[in-house]
Amino acid sequence: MSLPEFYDQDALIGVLTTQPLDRVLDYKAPEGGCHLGAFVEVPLGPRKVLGVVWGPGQGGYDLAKVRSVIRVLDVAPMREEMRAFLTRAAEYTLTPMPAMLRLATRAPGLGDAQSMKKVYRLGDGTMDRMTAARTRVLAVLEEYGGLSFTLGELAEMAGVSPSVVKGMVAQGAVSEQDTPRNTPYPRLDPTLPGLELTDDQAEGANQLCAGVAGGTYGTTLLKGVTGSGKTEVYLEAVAECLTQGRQALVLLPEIALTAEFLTRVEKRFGARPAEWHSGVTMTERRRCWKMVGQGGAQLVVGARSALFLPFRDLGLIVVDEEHDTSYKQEDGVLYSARDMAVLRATFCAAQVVLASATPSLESWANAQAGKYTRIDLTSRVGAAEMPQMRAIDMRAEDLPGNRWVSPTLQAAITDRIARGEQALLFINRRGYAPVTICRACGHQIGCDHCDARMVEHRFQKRLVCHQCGETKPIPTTCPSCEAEDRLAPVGPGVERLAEEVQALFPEARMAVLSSDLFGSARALKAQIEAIAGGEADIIIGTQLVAKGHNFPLLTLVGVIDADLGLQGSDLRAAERTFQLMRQVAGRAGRAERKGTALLQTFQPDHPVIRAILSGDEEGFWQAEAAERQAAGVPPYGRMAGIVLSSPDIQAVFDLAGEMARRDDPLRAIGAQVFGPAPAPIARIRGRHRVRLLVKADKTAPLQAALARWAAQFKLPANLRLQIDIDPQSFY
DNA sequence: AGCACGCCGACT
DNA sequence: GTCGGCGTGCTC
Repeated sequence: MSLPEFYDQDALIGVLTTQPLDRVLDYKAPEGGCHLGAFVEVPLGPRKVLGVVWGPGQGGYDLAKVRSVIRVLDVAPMREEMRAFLTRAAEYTLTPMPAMLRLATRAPGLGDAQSMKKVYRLGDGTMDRMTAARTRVLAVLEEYGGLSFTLGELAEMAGVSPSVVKGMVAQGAVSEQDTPRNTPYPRLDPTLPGLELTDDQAEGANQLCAGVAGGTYGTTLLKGVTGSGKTEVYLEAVAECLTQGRQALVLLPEIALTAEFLTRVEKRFGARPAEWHSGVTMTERRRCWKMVGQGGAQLVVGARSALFLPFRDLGLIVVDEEHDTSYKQEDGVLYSARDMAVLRATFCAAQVVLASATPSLESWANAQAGKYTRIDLTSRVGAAEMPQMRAIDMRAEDLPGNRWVSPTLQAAITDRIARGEQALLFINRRGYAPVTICRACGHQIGCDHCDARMVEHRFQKRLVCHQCGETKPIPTTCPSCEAEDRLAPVGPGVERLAEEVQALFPEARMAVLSSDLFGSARALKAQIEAIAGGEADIIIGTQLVAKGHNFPLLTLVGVIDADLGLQGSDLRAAERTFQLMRQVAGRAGRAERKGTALLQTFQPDHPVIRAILSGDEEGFWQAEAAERQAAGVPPYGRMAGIVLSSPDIQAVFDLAGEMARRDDPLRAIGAQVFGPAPAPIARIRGRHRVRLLVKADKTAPLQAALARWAAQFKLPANLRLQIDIDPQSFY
């Protein structure tokens, strides 16, 4: 392997900065020169900013104005493959390069000199006299051999005050040393034995390992029903990757899942891996970023942004729950972590494992087309089987208004409680009631800044806007007609369902799991563990419960409103509902007991509901794929969403109209523009939003055409234009 | 992104 | 007469 290109002092070089200037700026190489890819600090106007040496200078800028790089930062230079990845990702998502670089440098204090901390270990001096406290300190140090501790750690473990340790340092019995604060993560041992694998699992694991051992790019869709042990299978691939001496990355869709996963990794490999997500402290983030670059971290477990860490030799990326919609979201940059994982892997000869019980149609289609390998884990571990699924036809149930638990479902719950088993009721709506309406005038309370209705959260005693987070107290008079005490909650939320269930089963122990009811991931984890241990009879939850938590005593899942996701004309509505219902249903009967899933629906004959009940996944996908193919929509066609937003409603509609008319660059590639139409939420935080939709052939050069098209228009001040390639939802 | 420069309304 | 509103433009 050759060293990256070197630029001598004062050579003209191009530096990409994190400032939103859409081009590389020329600088003079610093004293001592610098390598291509070096992280540098450069002067920009009155400020100093972070940048990366991106290549030779362009020239063409007044040489007298070219300034020198201030210094080269003490971090591993950005590798060629990382630069290529960022460039391609920027092209694909139509993101300016500086924004891409910001994603890749999301660690605080990158430029800081290596900070030091004091650590304590066994010294060789002797002490004037022994005390009980001193004996305990020595015992701890001896027990852990050569390991060293911080002052606080050592004092706590020995049960002494820090001054005892300090006293021992003074006499040389304990030695005090400075050590870099960013220390490597403990080594993971891939040779430790994993869990016993079933034949099914072992075969899948072998296939994945063979791919990893090959040392080339490849993507595998690992499809396994809930409870089939997907995690154990891909951990074997991680083990193989570590054995090869390469790094691995496991992406999880939700922070709440990491704690449980880290424990699993620790059991499997004997130590905890590096962790990267928004809940990690600044110091830990910096450590992770630096260690990943130096090879001091073998495995990273994290959120989607971990894809932009400076891995030295990434050999495997696992995207767990790959169908999860939270992989596609705005971190300022709109990207799909699933697609970016595949892209990154192509640049570093890594394997990608997309794991899911209910894959996205995109991944299913890629496997069908032979682009991905597909591994199916068909049997559940132990005696567990997929739950029996039945519809409860709500048209035939005699249910009064403001009640949501049908008599049939109620009877089933009674039955489980009598047997000492657990029941889970799923409702995909946070809060108490989604709508608050005035019985006098029909007014619905909306958010002042968004075109969205405010959701009553009785637990917080406030109305909350789920778009912008704005809250206000629950009023007693109607803001429209000023009638007193005529406001009424309409429709169910998780809190209201809990109220109903408590009334129906006053003796039962009930647990409510909703993301907004927990202050921290730790509190949530504790609650989940308590439930798994049997400390609840009835669990009531939102989307949160669909995601991978394991409740051994659970044998009944009741879906309160299976029709909810089917409304609206969203292209992926059917797919989403299908995935969510199967995920939720998969929570039942994971251990030795047989599970049942009951779906309350007003449309038991809807094709999606029927597909869920029959369990004919391939049939569902084939039908869904055929429909998408006929309509020329993803994954068989390409789409882009364009959202214009501004506080000035006239300005957005004017520009959107003009953009729809002047569509020559798009027509040139055979693409069509739809709209403008008000965006699904026409106003958010006081900004009016208008949406255009562009649809093109699968093979059309969409990004280039969009760029040419958008460049034709001058944006008025305060108007933002956002292009979303492969949007996940559109109405 | 910042931060300057620059052209029009209410103040000592 | 000036202080300051934030609209437009520049940063190697």
